[in-house]
Amino acid sequence: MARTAQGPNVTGCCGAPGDKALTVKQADALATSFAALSDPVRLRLLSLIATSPEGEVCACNMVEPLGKSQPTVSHHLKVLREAGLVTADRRGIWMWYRAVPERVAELRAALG
Amino acid sequence: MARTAQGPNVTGCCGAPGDKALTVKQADALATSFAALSDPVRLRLLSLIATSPEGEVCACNMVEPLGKSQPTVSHHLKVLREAGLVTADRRGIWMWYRAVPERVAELRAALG
DNA sequence: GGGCTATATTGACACCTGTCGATACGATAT
DNA sequence: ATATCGTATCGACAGGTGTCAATATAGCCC
Repeated sequence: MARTAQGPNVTGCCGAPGDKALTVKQADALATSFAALSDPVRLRLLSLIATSPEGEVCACNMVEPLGKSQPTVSHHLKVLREAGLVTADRRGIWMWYRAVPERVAELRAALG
Repeated sequence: MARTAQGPNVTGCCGAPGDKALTVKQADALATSFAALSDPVRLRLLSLIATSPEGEVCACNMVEPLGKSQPTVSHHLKVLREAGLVTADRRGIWMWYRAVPERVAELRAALG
């Protein structure tokens, strides 16, 4: 609209955006992924898992260091799972969580 | 708690998290930054600006391609500004926005 | 089976967030 | 000064989100 000449002041504004920008679909998907990283508890959970020596952490070992209730931690782990950032598998009574580096790499790539 | 022997089943859970995880402060700061990227409108704004041929885009050229009202776009641009992801400078009547690649690189580094 | 433990789900609440219309602010031009 | 245009702020509303206590589910052991 401001790109075509109309009205008296055609003097200034013209910096047209390129056409390489994200599509609505791409933006929606990316936003959902970044939303999973937009909470400090989830970031600490993910870093706890990703930096663990064994590469996996039992859920029972994440409640106490986070200082949040068990339902809250479970909720955040579910969000991370649904975002594809971690995977979980049951082993007996316990749930073991692993990071998914490829998924993290995707988000990193979106920023580069 | 589950790491020390107590009760009958000491068989299993022991995957202790390492100590390299994010601190609460680091997680808070990162979460705020990622929150700025957790909205599709903001992602499209940022990509619109970052991929623009001139490296800057006038605010008046961002309202229409986003399909949102002018106050809404202004609000999102403010969030991006406060997150340090874009800078704005007035030039006459118009506001020109530029991306801040260093800030984006910081977030990318946090994922790597 | 019954009891126990770890995890997930539910329900409820306060708080935050995206959106828009209306309005105020800033700058230019007449 | 006044009109006009671009942008920012305000007020209000709907919907989303983090949190916890209570409860349910799933798996082990006796």
